[in-house]
Amino acid sequence: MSTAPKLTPNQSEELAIAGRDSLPLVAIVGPTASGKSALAVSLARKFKGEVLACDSTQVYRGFDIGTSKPTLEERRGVAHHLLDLVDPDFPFTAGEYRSRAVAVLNDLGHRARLSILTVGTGLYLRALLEGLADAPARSEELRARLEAGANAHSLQYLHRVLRRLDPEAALRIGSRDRPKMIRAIEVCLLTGRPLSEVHRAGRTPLEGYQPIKVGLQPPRAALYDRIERRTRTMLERGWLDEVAGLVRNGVPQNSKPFDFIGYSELRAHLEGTVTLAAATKAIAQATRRYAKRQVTWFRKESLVHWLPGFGDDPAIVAAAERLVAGHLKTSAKSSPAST
RNA sequence: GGACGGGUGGGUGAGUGGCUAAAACCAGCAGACUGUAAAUCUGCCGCUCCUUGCGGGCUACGGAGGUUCGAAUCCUCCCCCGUCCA
Repeated sequence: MSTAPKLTPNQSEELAIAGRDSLPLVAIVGPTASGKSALAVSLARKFKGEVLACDSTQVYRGFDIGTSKPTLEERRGVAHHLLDLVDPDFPFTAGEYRSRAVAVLNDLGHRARLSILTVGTGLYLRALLEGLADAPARSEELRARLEAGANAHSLQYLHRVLRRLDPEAALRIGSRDRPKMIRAIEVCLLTGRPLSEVHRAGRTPLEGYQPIKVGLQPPRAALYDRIERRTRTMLERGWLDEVAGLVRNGVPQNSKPFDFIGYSELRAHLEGTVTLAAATKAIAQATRRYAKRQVTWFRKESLVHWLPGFGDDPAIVAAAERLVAGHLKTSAKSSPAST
């Protein structure tokens, strides 16, 4: 399964990153708890890299333990980017991520540092690498009106509207899929063109980077076991206090990160609706399902070098290092421009 | 010991004679997803056979027996659980 390329260690470390026409970019994909952060730090230390989070939840300030944001100790001196970008009430999006990530990528490129992404959110990676369609960002006012319409009538109302604006998209999007219907209608109204047409116009992929995708694929049972244990560890580290503190500090109850896995469950517990044991169980369960969705998504990702284990497993780290080293070497050769 | 109430598929729980392999929800499995994506949505979900069809067979509503053309649904006995009275 894992056929890592052979390469003598060490020779890879001093490979120059600056001065190429195409910069390498390591993307570590895998389900939660598969050890992406640990592997990223290992690779960063080995190859003079820095870590970029590619995770829709870790961009929120104050939501640390529950989103598995790497702690200072876990970062082991490696610089981390794209964490703590916004306050909890800010509606962060894939488009926003892309522009912020591109800026960081370019900065690291100039400083000849290897960019290493820890990818939990597949959509964000796709938005970054392949780009998004040339569609307008979300419009809160328009959405408010659409929501009102949906509430006044029914979800079927939204689907009828969509069918009129873009029959093709209406066929593709389920008549109960509220968020996707709203986005589709939003784009249609804002651009004056059907979403399907906007999509057909293509995307703007990231230029100047050559992604090296490394996938972590631990056995399902082992992953679920680790999720179970990690959930408990997070609680031991004071997750509940974190939630209580957020509530105390007046973070709006309806802000998005409160819907993330665990935060709603722990809030319910703080309100006395459920026992901590029940909440813990529910959290592990939700996390398992999330992991499954990630696996499903990443399976379709192209050109991933899959490694059959956890990112903190020395054997996996070694395999990943060989892989990255191999890519750095070959791309250095094929790249004529090096000072 | 007595009086009620109850035992339904992995869980909760509808269902009181045929339209019921048995609602709904949860869990589980699989999948989709181009700007809220840790979100959202979809399919499957007793076993089995094939010419994969609103197909066939088998098993199933605590247990055993009975009534009936037909029972998760009615009757009898037994077992178990809960509440109350002793």
